[in-house]
Amino acid sequence: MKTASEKVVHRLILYKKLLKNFQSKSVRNIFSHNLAEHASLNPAQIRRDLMLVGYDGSTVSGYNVNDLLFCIEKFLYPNEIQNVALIGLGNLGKSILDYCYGRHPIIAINAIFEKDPNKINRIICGTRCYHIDDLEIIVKKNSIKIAIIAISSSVTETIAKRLIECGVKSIINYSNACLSFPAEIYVENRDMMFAVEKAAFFSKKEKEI
Amino acid sequence: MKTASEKVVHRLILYKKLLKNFQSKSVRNIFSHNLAEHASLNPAQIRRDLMLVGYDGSTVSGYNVNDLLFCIEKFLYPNEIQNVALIGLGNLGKSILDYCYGRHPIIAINAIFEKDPNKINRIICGTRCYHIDDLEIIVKKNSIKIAIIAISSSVTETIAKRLIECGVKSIINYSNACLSFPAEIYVENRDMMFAVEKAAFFSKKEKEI
DNA sequence: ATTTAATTGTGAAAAAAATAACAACTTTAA
DNA sequence: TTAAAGTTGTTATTTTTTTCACAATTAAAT
Ligand SMILES: NC(=O)c1ccc[n+]([C@@H]2O[C@H](COP(=O)([O-])OP(=O)(O)OC[C@H]3O[C@@H](n4cnc5c(N)ncnc54)[C@H](O)[C@@H]3O)[C@@H](O)[C@H]2O)c1
Ligand SMILES: NC(=O)c1ccc[n+]([C@@H]2O[C@H](COP(=O)([O-])OP(=O)(O)OC[C@H]3O[C@@H](n4cnc5c(N)ncnc54)[C@H](O)[C@@H]3O)[C@@H](O)[C@H]2O)c1
Repeated sequence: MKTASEKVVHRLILYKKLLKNFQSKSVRNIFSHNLAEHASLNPAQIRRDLMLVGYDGSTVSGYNVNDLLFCIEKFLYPNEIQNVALIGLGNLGKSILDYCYGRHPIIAINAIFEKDPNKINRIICGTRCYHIDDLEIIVKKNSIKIAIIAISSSVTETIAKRLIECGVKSIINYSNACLSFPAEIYVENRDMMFAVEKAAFFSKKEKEI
Repeated sequence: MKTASEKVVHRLILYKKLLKNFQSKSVRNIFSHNLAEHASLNPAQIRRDLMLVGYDGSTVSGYNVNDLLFCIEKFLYPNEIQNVALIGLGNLGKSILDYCYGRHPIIAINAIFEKDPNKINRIICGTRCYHIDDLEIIVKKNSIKIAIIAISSSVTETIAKRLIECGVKSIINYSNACLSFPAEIYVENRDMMFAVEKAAFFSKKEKEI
């Protein structure tokens, strides 16, 4: 399996999403410049990225949407089902759960952890809510390697360490805490203020004349 | 004003956040390698980034936390208050509103737009909820340049176009739609499935021996 | 006084990412 | 037949980003 940078993986996921859209519109074939337009990218970049996934287009009809999708998915997806843990079922946790539900064929939230007794043992979006004390047991039992953190920042680091301790390899952190772990752990801190501040910075850009 | 890439701006925002943490712990001075450790970055990268903001550290005591913060903020922040529009006050919209409330000295959500009559004219987190039909009027009146979209994907593109039409320069899109606009518009598509899929891809990485 | 130790700012080098360029290919048109 | 048009895969080039490396600086230790 060839390796790929985070940027390339991000774009492949984007191509997959765009291709699914085309597929649902019954588009059969597509050229790199079509994808490029929708992705705001250079066509050469797309062709280069697609070299990784081992599917050859035709110089006449470009890429077959179904076949290309299949190859991208084969490249991206793990072999087995990927279980994901969600920590915290507040407002944000609920909308994450809701959003993820049924969106992916093999990656799915499979366990929720809470400290609020009112939420524990309930089943939401087909997913059981466990007590946070049972974290280690459930994570190990389900071979969970991915966790989404949506609890208050004060407890985030402690929980993150516990997660990694019991085998989690990737963390998506929505709290205000800045998580930082050795490189073999994949961490994405998704503090939305970063997006807002970047948006503010780049909205200052005056149109060049 | 020197220009900066999105990556550099992202890191500067991160430094700012880390410095605020240090400040709140009454740390007076800090070295590039301290920041580097917390940011999981190379110290040279940090020093290079800081060249942009025009603050010189001392070879003995490193950077004065307060002074450096001041310079980063001066570099990042616009001169005037930045008003932000939030489109959609569902589950996600509410948690975004809640999260952003009071978090930034000069960037703040200032108008909410909805189509649900039950929500219109209510005031949440100090912010008025308007009817989506009033979008153009309110956005222009408040010189809103930044919008956060948290409505269903089917209407996202239409609303995004309306926003840009009335002067919005940056859009943060949480819906499933993939927005794509000319380069002078800053767009961040924050589909969380990208994060989950990336997390899944990189959690496969076996520890190298 | 001198040396040692530690850090900064920055030019130079290296690495990574994006883009350009083009041979090879296939179809259609002339 | 041959030429033209349009695309791909991939190499080469350019651009951007990151890292290295070191003179300059300062304070403390000797
Ligand atoms: N990045 C973003 O875009 C964004 C947006 C909104 C909120 N947030 C952050 O996400 C987090 C959750 O936000 P929210 O609006 O859902 O808050 P919330 O208060 O509605 O929900 C937090 C939930 O976490 C649970 N919890 C708290 N401590 C726990 C623990 N130790 N173990 C297990 N469960 C625990 C609580 O019982 C509660 O249900 C907060 O840190 C918030 O600041 C981030
Ligand atoms: N990126 C993410 O991480 C993430 C997470 C959760 C949800 N989402 C997406 O964000 C969007 C909102 O999610 P939610 O859970 O808040 O959904 P929701 O149904 O709770 O809220 C949607 C809100 O938008 C309003 N709305 C709908 N059409 C509108 C229009 N034309 N003008 C103004 N308001 C309108 C509705 O009245 C409702 O209040 C959805 O597209 C969802 O898929 C994204």
